[in-house]
Amino acid sequence: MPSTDLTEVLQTMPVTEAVDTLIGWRVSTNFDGRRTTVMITETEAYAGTDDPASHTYRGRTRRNQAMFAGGGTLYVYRSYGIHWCMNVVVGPPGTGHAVLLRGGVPIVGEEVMRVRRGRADHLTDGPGKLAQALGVTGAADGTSLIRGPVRLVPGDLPDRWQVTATTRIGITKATERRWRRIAVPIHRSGDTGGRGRLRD
DNA sequence: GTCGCGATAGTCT
DNA sequence: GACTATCGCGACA
Repeated sequence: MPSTDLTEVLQTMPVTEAVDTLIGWRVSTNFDGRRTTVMITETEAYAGTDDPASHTYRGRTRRNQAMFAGGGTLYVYRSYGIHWCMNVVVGPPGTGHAVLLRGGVPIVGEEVMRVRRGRADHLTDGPGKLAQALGVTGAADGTSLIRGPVRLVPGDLPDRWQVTATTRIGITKATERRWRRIAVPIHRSGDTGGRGRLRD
């Protein structure tokens, strides 16, 4: 898919559809010549001024301006004063909709991720961990997901993975909306419990 | 495996 | 001054 079309797709797709579509896509970063890629396995939708749980519910602020920049933009914010979290902005400029990337599976650069995380396990199974493993910080807030250091690449889940819809996590408002998606490998008999790890 | 809890600082009221 | 789109660790099963 040409990149101009990708921007078009992200700017016209409803956020409630993007939360499904982005599952299985890849996020690839290149910082200081170190490339890392994950497959997205967990997402949450935040629907702008219609959504009390969204950072953009009360309109534009200094923090959330990237979320109003239009589909194809990366929105990065600091969570709990400690962690960075990444969002794919969706919809036309000014609408303030985005999909939070909550988790993924390492595809490329797993060793780099271990170094950045300072540990060998739980590399990308949470929004703060995912951003840290990919080397994403507030410096990348507002950059293009088509041309910037953090890029989005369409893709599909492998066979034998399935997606479930649940309520969102860690929020206190509009908790009834089932706007979270999580993909897990389907258990095969004889499988001793690998974490759904993939090869290149 | 699950549960509880403290750390920590930017953002908004 | 209060709240937070989280994480890691230790306790327990």
